[in-house]
Amino acid sequence: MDAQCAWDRLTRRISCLSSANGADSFGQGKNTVRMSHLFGRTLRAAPNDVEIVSHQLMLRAGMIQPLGSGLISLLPLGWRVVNKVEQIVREEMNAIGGQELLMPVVHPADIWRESGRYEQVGPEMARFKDRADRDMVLALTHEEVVTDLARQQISSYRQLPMIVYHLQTKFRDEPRSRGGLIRVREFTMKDSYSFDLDEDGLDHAYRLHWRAYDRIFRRIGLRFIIVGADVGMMGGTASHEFMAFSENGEDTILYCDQCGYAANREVATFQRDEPVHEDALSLEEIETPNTPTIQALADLLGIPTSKTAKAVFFMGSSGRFVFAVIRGDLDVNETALRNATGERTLTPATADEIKAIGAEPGYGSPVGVRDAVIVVDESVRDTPNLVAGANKPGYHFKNVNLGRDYEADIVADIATAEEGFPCVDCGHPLQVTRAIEVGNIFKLGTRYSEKLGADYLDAEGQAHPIIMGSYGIGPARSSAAVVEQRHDDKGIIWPLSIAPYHVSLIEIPSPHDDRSREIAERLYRELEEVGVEVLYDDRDERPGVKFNDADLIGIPLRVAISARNLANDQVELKLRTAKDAIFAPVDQAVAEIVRMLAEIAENEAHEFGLDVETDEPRY
RNA sequence: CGGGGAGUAGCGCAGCCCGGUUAGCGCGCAGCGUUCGGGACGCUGAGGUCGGAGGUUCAAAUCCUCUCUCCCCGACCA
Repeated sequence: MDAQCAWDRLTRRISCLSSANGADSFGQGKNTVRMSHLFGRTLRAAPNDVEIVSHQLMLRAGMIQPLGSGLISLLPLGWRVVNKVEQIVREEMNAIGGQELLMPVVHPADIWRESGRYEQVGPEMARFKDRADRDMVLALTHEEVVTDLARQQISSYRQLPMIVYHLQTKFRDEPRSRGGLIRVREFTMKDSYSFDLDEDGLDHAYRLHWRAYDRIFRRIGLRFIIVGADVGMMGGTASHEFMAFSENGEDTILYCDQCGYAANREVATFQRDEPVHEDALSLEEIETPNTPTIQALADLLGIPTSKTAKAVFFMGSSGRFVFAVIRGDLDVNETALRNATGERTLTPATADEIKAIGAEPGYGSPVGVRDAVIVVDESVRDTPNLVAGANKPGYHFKNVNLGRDYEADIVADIATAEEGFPCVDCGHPLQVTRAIEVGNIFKLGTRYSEKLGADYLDAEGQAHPIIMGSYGIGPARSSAAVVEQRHDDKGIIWPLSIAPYHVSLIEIPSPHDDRSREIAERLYRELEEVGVEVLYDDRDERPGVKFNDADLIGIPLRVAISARNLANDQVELKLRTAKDAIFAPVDQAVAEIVRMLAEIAENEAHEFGLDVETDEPRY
């Protein structure tokens, strides 16, 4: 073993013995594989009931295999993709000073009791007892454990700031998993945590993550948008989500292409109408048969829906009845309502519950109800003389006015933003799109450090809770999002950066002529030597089968060796994205392949915007 | 949890309504032969507790009851 080889082994680059260790008899090279021995077969058709494109294609390409609902095995091809995403994540996390570690998946319940989430979190957390009858849980996330680590490891302001991260399994018993890798119950997440002295430090760590995430998602070829988001069960003061555009996404995003405003629909706001100035008219009960809906009411009276008030009823998790009132042309945003009331969850009230507070389904208004938290949207505050229910079937009140006819417990912005509504920042009409959440960043503050007692001592010897942030990425989900965005009718179109292999080497067999096989074998070894990742289709299949599989799997560069081209001493090279192939002399094939790969990488860097500065975080 | 759909060979499906030979078809798989640049062809063959349990019946993939699982929509969800 020469010095270079020894150094390579030390730096874990390669095993210097690989060609002699018999791996090839299993079809596996250093960074290559023979399709004849590839674990995972391609399917001509996906199961009928699989509907999401990424799910179909990854199934057909032999990248994944389902085990149960929301439980999916990654086969070698799929795992290589996800692993590459994870490596990119590692690189970018290390680049912002993140230190990788690993925390357990199984946690003692006590640590979750300390944060208060053992009781707070519902059935999505898997709970069990160990043999000593101790309560245990499977990790939904790792704030508790990392905070426990911090209280042991961090004691002085001199140690801060710090960022740690890991790639670890999470289990969330989702009420409903769906869509292949997009929504599963068990998955690996990269989660990182920042520890800082103060808000400024947290802000810095937050911005670092913002930029790192921006780079990560660009590098894997995603088209995405960064949006303001709800802090949800995490608690904390700010949150953004990285959303990959996809019709199959589960989130709805509103954005402004004029000024760049973007937000998850849950928290999106818009420019509210100017208050209407009008003298309050006297309250009047009118008969309005068969008008349980706002539309029916407006039609009957010949008025716009914006002159009506809509009542929406919920039961809060605290047991309070939440009575939301909004102008008839708008809809209540449940997340906003939840945040306004401080309720953890809201569920639609039943007819009995509605009647119990003195209201009437279909004809409800806050006038005369009792034992309810009245939440009034700004639109209702700012619009006098609305038509609202009379709390008896078939009757409404005209000229209902806040403050005169009823009082509000809370006045807030609880309206849902819709496509076309004026942007809150610039007034331009908002656009709407569906998206997949591939990453999120949270400013946690002291939510966990206070509960668990993770303090540091400042220069004066005073103890302060550590200021924390929490940041997640789902590598497998991100891979599926890439497939959603990059495919055609033939299959997946991976970017080179995360393709399972760089090159699909196809040998086209000829009867009575072993030359194509010989050349292909030689090229295979030479490419392996220079470090090109090759998926070598050495199967005894017809050309069409091989071409179709290569397209389906989505390898960026296809190299075909056939008697036909060898007659001219040529091999055929074709980009997955190109319509036509080009040809190169056999003896220059390796050099040409390497050159083309470099060119693909360069084009991708340009296409993905890696050669331009990342936008400044704006929030 | 609510609504809908589906479990029959590795994959895709038919058969079930109207019970009755040895449960079929295509793809895939194994062997042989012919083919050989965009999912070839012939012959031979292997492969199935018809998701599970119970019931009705002389007889159940098929009818009844219960149950499990998966998929889709909704509720839910960092």
